[in-house]
Amino acid sequence: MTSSAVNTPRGPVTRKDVARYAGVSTAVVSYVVNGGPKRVAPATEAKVQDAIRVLGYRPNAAARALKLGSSETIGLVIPDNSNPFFSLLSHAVEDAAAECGYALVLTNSDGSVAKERRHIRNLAARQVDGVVLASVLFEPDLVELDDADIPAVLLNHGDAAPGFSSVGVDLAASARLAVEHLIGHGHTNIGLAIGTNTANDVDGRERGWLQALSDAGLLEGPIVRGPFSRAGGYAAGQRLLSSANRPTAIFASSDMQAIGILRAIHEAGISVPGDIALASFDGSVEAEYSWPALTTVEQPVKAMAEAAVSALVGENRGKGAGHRQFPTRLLIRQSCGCP
Amino acid sequence: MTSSAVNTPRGPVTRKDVARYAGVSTAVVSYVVNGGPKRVAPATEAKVQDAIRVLGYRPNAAARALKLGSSETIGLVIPDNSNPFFSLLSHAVEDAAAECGYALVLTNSDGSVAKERRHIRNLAARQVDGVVLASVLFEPDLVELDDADIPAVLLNHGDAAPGFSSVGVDLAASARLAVEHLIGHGHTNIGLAIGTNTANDVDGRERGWLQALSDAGLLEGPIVRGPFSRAGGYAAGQRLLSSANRPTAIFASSDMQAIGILRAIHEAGISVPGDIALASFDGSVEAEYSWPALTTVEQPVKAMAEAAVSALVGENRGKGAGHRQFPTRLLIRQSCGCP
DNA sequence: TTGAAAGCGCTAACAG
DNA sequence: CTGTTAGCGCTTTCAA
Repeated sequence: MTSSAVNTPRGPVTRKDVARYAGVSTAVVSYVVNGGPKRVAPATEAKVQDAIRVLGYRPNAAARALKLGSSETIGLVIPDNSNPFFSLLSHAVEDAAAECGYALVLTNSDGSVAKERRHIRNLAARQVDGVVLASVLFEPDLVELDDADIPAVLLNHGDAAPGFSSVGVDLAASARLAVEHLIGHGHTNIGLAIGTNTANDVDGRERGWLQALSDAGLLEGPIVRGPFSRAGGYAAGQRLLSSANRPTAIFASSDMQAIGILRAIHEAGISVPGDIALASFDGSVEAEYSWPALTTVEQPVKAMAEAAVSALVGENRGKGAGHRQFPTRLLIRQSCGCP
Repeated sequence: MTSSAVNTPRGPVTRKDVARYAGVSTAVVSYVVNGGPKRVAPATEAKVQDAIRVLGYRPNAAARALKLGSSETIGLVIPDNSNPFFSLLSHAVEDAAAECGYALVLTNSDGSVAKERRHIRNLAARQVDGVVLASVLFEPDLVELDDADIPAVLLNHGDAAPGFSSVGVDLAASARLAVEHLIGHGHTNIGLAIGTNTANDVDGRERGWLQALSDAGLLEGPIVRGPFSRAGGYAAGQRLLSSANRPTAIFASSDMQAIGILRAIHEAGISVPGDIALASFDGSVEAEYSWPALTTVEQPVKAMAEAAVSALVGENRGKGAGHRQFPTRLLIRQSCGCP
């Protein structure tokens, strides 16, 4: 019967148990576990490591959090994790957080301002060390976080907002990328399917579409507004198809909408890109597997997620309430008319 | 200048501050905040509520967790949150957890056993009150959780496993539903695109496919194995199309694979369901917007998520290590040949 | 109905 | 190099 036959105290093994087993003080156990702040003699360290292994000790995170005032956790608030774009974002944020030893608390606001507020409040109470927020608002209310001294960063944000730290892409420039490509295919009547949001100013993608059109001396095409979803796109597609001057090309403000538009177009027996060309926004995998595959503006999700997390937990935690803008690129596939 | 002009002590407001402000003891504050365990005189309660509001007090979750031994948090480990099926699941689990006042810590194993283990270990250290696990294994290693006394439930699980608490659907019966429908359309050569998993026994969906075939006196169609992804389905589709006896119908073990198959079929200029019919599994929204829309077996994601969470946090927390099986239904759309 | 006080497990300053 | 110890903010028993 070896020493490992010690009757493992069912239930929590504490630092004290380890100390007793190793014949040292609890402080030493801390030093070993955390690699500091004091050095420990190799022999002692070995004994402690042994005790930890034998006893199956795992530090109590709650106690640690209480003591340090940090839970090594960050919160994420997104509109809807079942939307492919956001689920990709969540995954990326989780990866980035895990990379730094942080866990991710995920919450969905389902597009509701009230729910978003409730989640933020809840995260603040849970002493998360930071929150990544893909808000439904352009300037969300962050007081709860502010006076708990929890930094926040707005993810998927269109533009700099005073007093906020944010990361996103240049929506207007990105939209122009797509629309200009469509123009390059010879289209002169380019419609827009734009997502509705709670922000009060006009979406950058709408501005970009308009700019590309006017820069090319083109008339403003038909425009339809609706939810950022497949169903929203479907409805938008139907309306665009039956509009008086039916466009020969459409720019959709999200891949989801484009997917819906595609359905509407297929149902109408119209061909893409033959009769109507299509380009969209996000660069989600789903856009690669639609038929035809969607030409879309890719957002650098991974890079943005990493930037967001590092704004929260790096040495520059909470610093620089600026806006970090990431470059996008046009993923050219078939829906635009390219071979 | 009203009483709210008190200089809000920047930084954490503690229970003590509230007590002092309200002129009561800290215990009373607790009673008020938690609605017990003692009753408080209405007048006192009002004073305390007031102090809480004025001071902007929010209980420190870490301290509470330390004291109570519960973090009011549950952990979720899934293979990949960017897979639509799992992202829907995550959302549902988050909803169910939030419903009970629990927060959700999300982690992705990315199909790696090592990563799954690491996440489980980490969640255990964080004193989560339970973990929902969509494992890559049929019988994952849960010792870390066991000896931290943390209940776990296997989600999206195919079958009862001794000693585990699990919830899922009857994969074989569900697959039969789809395959029989295909047979009803007159198909006699029905292929299978099945996802590979780390479990060592054969996937229920494969058994169901086989059963349906043999029950109908049909020969076993071609079978292709690959990842549960769009890309995996695409490759599977290509192989199925070029197989010696090309099937006239295919059953795919997930919507993602079916989407990939659809691409392969389209690229080959073959028509669905005209030349090849298709049915799949999961019932994700994406399957509703493919072209043609996919006939698919719907999994009751919401119900399963709720069952999983309530097995963890209800009064029957950790009890009954049984398997709860949920009914599926066939969502009939166009890919199978129905009008 | 209210208050005092003992810890929950951990970290780190301080003392040896 | 190692040990002692004072709390972190909270809950809850026990006493008033």
